[in-house]
Amino acid sequence: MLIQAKSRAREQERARTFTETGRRAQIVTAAIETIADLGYARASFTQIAQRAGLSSTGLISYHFAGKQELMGQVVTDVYTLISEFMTERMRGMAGAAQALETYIRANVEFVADHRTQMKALLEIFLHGGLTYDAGTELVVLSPVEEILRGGQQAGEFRGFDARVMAAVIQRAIDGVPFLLETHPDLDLNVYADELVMLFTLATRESS
Amino acid sequence: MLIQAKSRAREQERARTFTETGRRAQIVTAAIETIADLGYARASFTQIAQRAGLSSTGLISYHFAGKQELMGQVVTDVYTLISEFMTERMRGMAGAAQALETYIRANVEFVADHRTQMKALLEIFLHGGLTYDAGTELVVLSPVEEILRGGQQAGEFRGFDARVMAAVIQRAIDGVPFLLETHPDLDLNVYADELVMLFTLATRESS
Amino acid sequence: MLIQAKSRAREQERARTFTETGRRAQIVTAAIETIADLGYARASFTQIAQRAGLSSTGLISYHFAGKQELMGQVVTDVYTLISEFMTERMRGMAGAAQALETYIRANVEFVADHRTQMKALLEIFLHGGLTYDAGTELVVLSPVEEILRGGQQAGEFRGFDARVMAAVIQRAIDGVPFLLETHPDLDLNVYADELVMLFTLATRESS
Amino acid sequence: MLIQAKSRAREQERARTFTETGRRAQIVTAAIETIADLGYARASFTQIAQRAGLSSTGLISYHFAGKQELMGQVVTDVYTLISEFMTERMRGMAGAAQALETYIRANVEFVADHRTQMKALLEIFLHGGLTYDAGTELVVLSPVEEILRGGQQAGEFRGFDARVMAAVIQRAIDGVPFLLETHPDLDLNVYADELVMLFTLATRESS
DNA sequence: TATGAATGAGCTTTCATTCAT
DNA sequence: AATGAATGAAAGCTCATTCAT
Repeated sequence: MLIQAKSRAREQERARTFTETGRRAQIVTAAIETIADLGYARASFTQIAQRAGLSSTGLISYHFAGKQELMGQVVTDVYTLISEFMTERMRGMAGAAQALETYIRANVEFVADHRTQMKALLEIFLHGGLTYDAGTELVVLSPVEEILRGGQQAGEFRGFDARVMAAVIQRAIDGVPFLLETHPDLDLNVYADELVMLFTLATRESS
Repeated sequence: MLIQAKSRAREQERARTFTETGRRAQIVTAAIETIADLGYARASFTQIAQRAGLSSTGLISYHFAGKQELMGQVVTDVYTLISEFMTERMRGMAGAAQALETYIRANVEFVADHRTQMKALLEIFLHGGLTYDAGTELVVLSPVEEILRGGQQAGEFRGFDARVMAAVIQRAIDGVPFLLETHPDLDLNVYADELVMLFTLATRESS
Repeated sequence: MLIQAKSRAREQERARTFTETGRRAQIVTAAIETIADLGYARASFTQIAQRAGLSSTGLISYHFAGKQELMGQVVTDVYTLISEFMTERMRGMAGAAQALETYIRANVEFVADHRTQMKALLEIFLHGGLTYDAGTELVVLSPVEEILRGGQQAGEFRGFDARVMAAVIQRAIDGVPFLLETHPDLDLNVYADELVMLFTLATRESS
Repeated sequence: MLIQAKSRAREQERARTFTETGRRAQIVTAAIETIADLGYARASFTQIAQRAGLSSTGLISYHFAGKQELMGQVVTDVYTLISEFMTERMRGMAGAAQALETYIRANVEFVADHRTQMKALLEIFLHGGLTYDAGTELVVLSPVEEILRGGQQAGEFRGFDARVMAAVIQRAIDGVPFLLETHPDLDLNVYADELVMLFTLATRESS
């Protein structure tokens, strides 16, 4: 169940003013940086306000119903970003194998280019600060399973469990930030190449 | 550098009493459950003490130099558990393919049977509360990379990047708790079967 | 090195609000009374907050970066008070003997009239909670040594060790609160007269 | 009023065994060092026990009724030490001027040679942890006033207020540790010489 | 729309003391 | 005579949130 929303933004389904939208975006951005930098636990309103150049933590409470709503907005924003990027890249894909390769390469690229956002997302996801609604999306959003099923129906892919395969692929991609932390020298093109080969071999219908 | 340990247990490299060992174990167990339940951030000494049935948080401070030492002990204990289990299961493995299959099945089984511990471990790992020493192990401990390299040298496996493949395999295994959270009905034997097939296809030398 | 100041008041070299200045003063006053009453060790934030009529110790932490900053402010405030008082009294002194007499009488008067502040100052000074900067002043502030050297150069005073003589004079003055504690009936005019005579005899050039 | 004494040592006016006496002395010594080193506030039973090589703070509680009794014993022990030293040095003094000089020199020497003890004494004295009984001694113990009165009656000294003069002399002596802290190079023979000259001039009957 | 002030609950940690053995 | 274990109060400090202006 959703918590009682008390923020200005949700009082009445009000339309948001231009200023308000800007402030919210500014706060969300600061929140992402703060969480990525200090971790969820130390990302207090004080820290976020400081990074955003706000004079008071009260301003955050003014624009968001609570810490939960702020974190939810962070998740939503990052998801939107990923979605738009991936939608663009996946446009006009024909075959399943090609789609899968494109998906992997694009997603690895995104994760590598948005480490701050991904770190923040992960921190929030793992700290349970999410309402059920927000949490669900994380799982649902992955369209890789659809690609896999499509490939199986088209006879391109073998008869694996699509849910399991999708999970493995997604985790391989989401692991990039961790890999980069321990191996900062890692060439991501190489990494993407390896993944493509790995999952091509793992999914293709053996002749 | 390691932090200064001030707990009764480490004042002087003292030997631990039977009682003390018991209490420490009890506290560590309660800590694991609490972290798994509430997340790292909300796993306060108060919560842990309550769950352990202790009269005061002071007792935790009495037995551990600080929150950091307690968390370190949680990590150590869980690692020991995994190590012993895996060592036992990996005994007498001959071929690389067989070793890999055994590794995957055993590790999935362990993770599935110790979800509480794995959740706690993950929470701690991701909250950066670890000393360097403890953190290192987390990376080092995975012997799957060795298996892979062995298989390549023996000509059993193809010429993939062993580091990347190892990371993907390990993340596929460590993802079990997350999968179980969203799909509690998942049959883990099926999951293990799928992984074995997936990585067999992905690693074998194509004839 | 100065400690990192984290209080609202020092976040960024901010200008202080009227309200904030007032609250800080109120807290400093309460701190002085509490320290004088209970001693440094028992002058906890809880005690100080109670005496100041504050709702929570959090308010002290809100206005001061920590106990150290609060104590430093107490020292600063009392020093300012002394300085202004003494500067006023020492204005237009000509001869060294006259200056010394005036210094002694004025300082005794001040110490007697500000026993609470002096007690607090002493407690803080002796508990080593001072930053180097604040601590230095304590030593530097005594201008009595200058008076003595001036008198020696002018031929008014004999050739004693000015540093030693200054220390003895200052300690004679600072001892007033202790004397008053054991001898509450002590007439401070008499005390000042005695000191003046004592140090006149001790410093004058014997003819 | 004295607090209820619960220590083994006071249960019944019992005679102390040899072992007990030794343990108490050992604890008192450790307490003195600890207080001098860390200050009263940080001189916890834990610290004292550690320095004394005791296995448990309980042992301190076992031998002393409480922290107050321990501190009282510290004061008593140091006082005894001073008394014995000064009594020895003051033996066979004839004239008041000679007695005063001897007193000053001996006391400065003692203070300089027992800085640890003097620091501890001061810390305790200023932290108000003393029962009235113990505190009184601190003031009473100074026999310098007697010397001064004797000198006045004998016509050796002028008609100053003996109480005031005694206080000034005593504070000049007790200030040695502070002086040494800021001026570690200070030659204490010079300091004693200066004091003797100073107070000779200040006390002698002017012809 | 934004700000500074305030609140009170919560945090980890240290402490003197008690007690069974 | 001594020990290790336990206790609970108190400490300084941070937090998200509320509120008057």
